[in-house]
Amino acid sequence: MSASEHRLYFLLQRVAHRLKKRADEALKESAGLTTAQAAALSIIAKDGPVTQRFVADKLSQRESAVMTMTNRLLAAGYISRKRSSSDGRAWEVAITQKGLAALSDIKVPFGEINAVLDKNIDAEDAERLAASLKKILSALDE
Amino acid sequence: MSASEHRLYFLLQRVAHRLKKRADEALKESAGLTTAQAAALSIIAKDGPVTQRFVADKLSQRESAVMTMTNRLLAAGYISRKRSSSDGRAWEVAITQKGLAALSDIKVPFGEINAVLDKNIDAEDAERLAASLKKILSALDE
DNA sequence: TGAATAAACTACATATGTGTAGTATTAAGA
DNA sequence: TCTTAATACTACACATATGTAGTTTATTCA
Repeated sequence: MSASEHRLYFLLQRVAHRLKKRADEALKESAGLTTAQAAALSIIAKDGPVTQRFVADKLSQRESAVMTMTNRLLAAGYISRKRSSSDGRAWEVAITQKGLAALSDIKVPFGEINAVLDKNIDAEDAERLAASLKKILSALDE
Repeated sequence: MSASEHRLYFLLQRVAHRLKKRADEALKESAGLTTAQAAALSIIAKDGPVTQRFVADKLSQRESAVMTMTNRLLAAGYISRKRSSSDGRAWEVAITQKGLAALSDIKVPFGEINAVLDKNIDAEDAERLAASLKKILSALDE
């Protein structure tokens, strides 16, 4: 019923919040990245030189949010930025060696998060959980 | 394995982010509350006059975050605040009539979120999802 | 082609959170 | 009882997001 879904929504938000907090805590010690920066940087690393618009779409965020983030990543030396040759409006952001190193550094601390998840949900439940989440995600795309 | 849980973490964050965005959008039109304000207000409504510390614990947030929030809720007239008679350091925050009305107003727009969840995961999967999330949550409490 | 529209980014106000440092009050122990 | 430690809150600096408005460049179509 309604109340149950209500609770499911808040439950999901709470878990997301707690996990993010734990992950940020783990990252702060080992790497020079926050989880938000890691998310953006991962996309830039994976999909090569991309526009800020592309990153915004992948993260379901506004361009203004991505601009703030890329400015920070740029200042930290994790990415480079140059004007797109094909589109004078757009930037092309790409990961740097330092960015790659930072991304590599998050693997170990993220292991702590993995351990928490691994220990508490078995592979089959993890699959089901992921499937449910993906369904919700695609429903939100419409 | 590691990569899978890595993805599960980011998947969960994405779903939480998207759902929050949708919920805030729905709330903005009908009620005068954001989802964050609704979460805090719900706790204050449910557990009667409570300290800010209590709210912070329930939300797994810092006192400073709760202070900012209660200041806003207070300014909007959704809560009242007075010094605790038993503890001179603490405030006691309580919901007002206006706050109760606002909480009541979120029920309808939240129905939209419920509909999205209902349509995409059946009752059994919802139970399993909730169970997995609760397991993760209690694991994070240690 | 030229005007209207769309797209990519920038700038700014605001909400919401962390984290650290400081203040006032309470509680605890020698 | 008196010092010390803990607790509840406040104040700030900063990260991260939304949302709106404005600028520049591309695209579309009459």
